[in-house]
Order: sequence, then structure tokens, then C-alpha cells
Amino acid sequence: MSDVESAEDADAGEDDPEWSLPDDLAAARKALIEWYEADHRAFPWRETDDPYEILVSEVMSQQTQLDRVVDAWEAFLDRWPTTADLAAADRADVVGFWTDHSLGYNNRAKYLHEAATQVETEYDGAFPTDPDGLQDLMGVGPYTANAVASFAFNAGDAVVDTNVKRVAYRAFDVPDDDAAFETAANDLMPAGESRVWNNAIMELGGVACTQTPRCDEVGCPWREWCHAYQSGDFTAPDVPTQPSFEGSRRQFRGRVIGTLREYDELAIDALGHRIRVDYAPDGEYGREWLLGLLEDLADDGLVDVDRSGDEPIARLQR
DNA sequence: ATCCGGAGAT
DNA sequence: ATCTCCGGAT
Repeated sequence: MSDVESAEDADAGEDDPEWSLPDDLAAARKALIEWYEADHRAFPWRETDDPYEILVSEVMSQQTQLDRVVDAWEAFLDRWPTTADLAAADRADVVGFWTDHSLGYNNRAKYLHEAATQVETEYDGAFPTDPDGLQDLMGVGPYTANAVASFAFNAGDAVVDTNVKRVAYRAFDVPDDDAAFETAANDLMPAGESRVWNNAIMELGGVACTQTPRCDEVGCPWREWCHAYQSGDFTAPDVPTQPSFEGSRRQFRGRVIGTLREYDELAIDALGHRIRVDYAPDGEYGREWLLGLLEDLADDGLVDVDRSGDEPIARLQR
């Protein structure tokens, strides 16, 4: 007597997924949590539940490999231990710190500064505790909101980052589709365990289900359920290729910030010659080009341009 | 060449 | 809703 699921005609079944979670989901969850708790990388932010400290670690982690984040994270919190301290800081100092520690996108330093100000002025010094509330903070989107809600308050939904996507795609054939990933990630997560769960599944993606997988080396707890492990096909979701950094606009943005930190203020041509050797005031990469760059940086709240004199003067915004 | 989440533009 | 940009070490 075979089962025969209700006929092939029945429901609006044509879009029913060709992926599914394990039948014994409870066992798979337990295996992952036990694997994580037995051994994992000891990052310092995994030992705090202070939402500010967590937020700083998440924002830094968005652009920098974790091993290099540790030093920056400790130095940042040493300098600005609380949201009150950060909110009281000069923006230029926060951006300067970001540059000094090679943390990438300067706007994130600004966002962090702004978020601290929001917490102080709009939330009376206490972070919102749920993902929706956290998303009101500058620079906090769905990923960061769920991470902070989980790690600080154990009150998040499933985190969906590229690690989680890769795991779901390989292990359960979840299609390369944001909505599907979100559904799968939330179905996987045991209710009320967002703190340990999101740590565990991201650890899995970070050390086991890496681009070149290390299933056996690290004793992946999901081998018995993993479709990729069984088929040997470890294809990962497509990651759109990025334009090269060399010669890019953002390379020159970075040089402007770095140069203006060195000189309090700089006339536009002096600045131009310092950020690119082929600068020529009237050339293709001249005043017009540089003013456009500076205008964007000014819009981002990073640079001020004084155009009152005959030659525009740039400085870091304070 | 690769890596990434959020903002802003479209 | 989808696409482009951002920083710079690896």
C-alpha cells in the first residue's frame, strides 16, 4: 500500500518546492547545537550580551574578516565603551578610527555614531530589543537587527547571511532565492533559541561549509542529512562579481579621507595631486572630477568643501 | 580577483 | 522590487 500523496492534480501544486528540511528536524537541530557547543571559535563578542558591543562587532564584521576584527573591536570599545561615549565623540574621530584600522566603508563609522546618538536621544540609552525596533537604528538592516536581537537578547529571527544561504543551498537544495532562504532559515531555527542557533549555523558556514567544504575535517554534524555531502556536488549560490577596486571611485574616496586626515585642510589642486599622479586641473581627472567626488563625500557627511575663496578647500567634516 | 550588508537610486 | 555602490586586506 504505497502512500500516494493526494493526486497530482489537486492543489496549486506546480510551484511546490523541490527542497525540504529533514524529517527528523529535531535531531538535526540537536546535532548542530551540540557540535557548536562542543567547540567553536572563541571570539570575544561571543562572551557578551551587551547590545552595543554586539552591534559594534556586527558592523565591523560586515566588511572585515573576523580575525582582524578582534583588535579593532577591543580598541573601539576601549575608546568608546558605551553608546553615551560614542554619541559624545566627534564624528571625525570615529571616521579616523575606522580608517586607522582599515575597516572599510567610512559611512559605517558614521552610521554607528548616528545609531549611538539615536539610542541616547530617542531610546533613553536602552537599545530596542526586537528586530523591528533595532532596524530603526541607522545602518541596521535585517541581518544586523536579527543578529543583535539574537546575541544580546536571544530574541531574534533567523539570521540570513551568505554563510546561512550556502548551508541551506547545499544541505537542503533551497533555491538561490531570498524569500526561500528566509523561509528555510526560519523553519530550521528552534523557537526561542536564536542566540545559540544563529551562532551555530553561522559557525557551520564559517568553518565547515566553506567555499571548499571541510565536512570530514571538522566533523560536520549534518553529513547524514546533507544533499551535497551525499551527491558530492558542493556548488554554492552565485555571488555576483564585483568591479575591481584598483582604479575605482571608491579607491579615490579612500585616498581623499586618508589625505585629509594628514592635512587639516587642502586646496583642491593640492589634494588632487596627492590622490592621483595623473591629476591635472583641466584634464579628464581634474577639478571637475574631484569636485564630484568631494560632493559625494560631503553628501555622506564625511567632508566639507569651502567654496568661498577662488580655490575650493576641502577638510574632514567634524 | 574575492569578500559583504545596508542605503540610495531607479 | 531590483541594482549599484562602498573599502582595502587577503
